[in-house]
Amino acid sequence: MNAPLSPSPLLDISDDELVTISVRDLNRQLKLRGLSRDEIVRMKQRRRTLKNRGYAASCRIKRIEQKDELETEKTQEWRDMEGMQEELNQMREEMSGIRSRYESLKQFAITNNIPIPHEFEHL
Amino acid sequence: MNAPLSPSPLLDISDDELVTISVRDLNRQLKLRGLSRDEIVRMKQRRRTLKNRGYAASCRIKRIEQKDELETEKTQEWRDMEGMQEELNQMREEMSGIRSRYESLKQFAITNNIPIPHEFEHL
DNA sequence: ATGATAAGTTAGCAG
DNA sequence: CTGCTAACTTATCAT
Repeated sequence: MNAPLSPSPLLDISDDELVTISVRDLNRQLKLRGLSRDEIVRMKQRRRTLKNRGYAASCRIKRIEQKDELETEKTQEWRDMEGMQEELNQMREEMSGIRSRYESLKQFAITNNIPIPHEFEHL
Repeated sequence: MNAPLSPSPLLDISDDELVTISVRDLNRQLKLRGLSRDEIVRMKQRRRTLKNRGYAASCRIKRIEQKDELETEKTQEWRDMEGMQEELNQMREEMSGIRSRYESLKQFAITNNIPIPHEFEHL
């Protein structure tokens, strides 16, 4: 007549084991050792709680990742904008350079009394 | 000899009142009616829990607002980038227009055998 | 049953 | 003590 090794068999299963074991195996074990209806319910509930703990953790992690993602995108967009701004400034300079050359060329014509077609006169 | 209106006086205070009342007033009330040490501790704890419930709510709201803020900023930056992109495209067109006019003007000179200073020759 | 998420509770840090 | 926040628990909803 073996006395049970623990007062309430299976109550000493670790959280990690309990949350990992399959439902099928858990039921097998519960039936195998004679647990009362009440003990079974409590064990199932413990398992559910442990599962929920994991879900909550995933949920938190997900939230943090999404926030990081947003911040990263924001930073990237900020960089992109800086690049564009620079490009715009460069182009503005280039533009004013070309304009002044064009004007100089026209001025050269005027100074030297060289008639040019009208379509070249404005800008 | 008035029997107390409730078995444990002050245990019927509403959550809203308890969380609103000042510590000073709460202590006054606790002392005024003769609550046991244990009842006082439990009442204080209930107050703390109610406060915490509020803090938790604020915390969640804050988190959501910050996320919304990030998303709004991202959207705004996206709009700004679109504007800049458009500006860049416009400028590119304008640039190519001016370049071609400049080239035409030079071509006109060449066609008509008008000598122009060298500095106008390359773009 | 499983997974996700909002709301509430608890633990612990900071002021 | 007050306020905040991470982790945990509980209640619900969807699959």
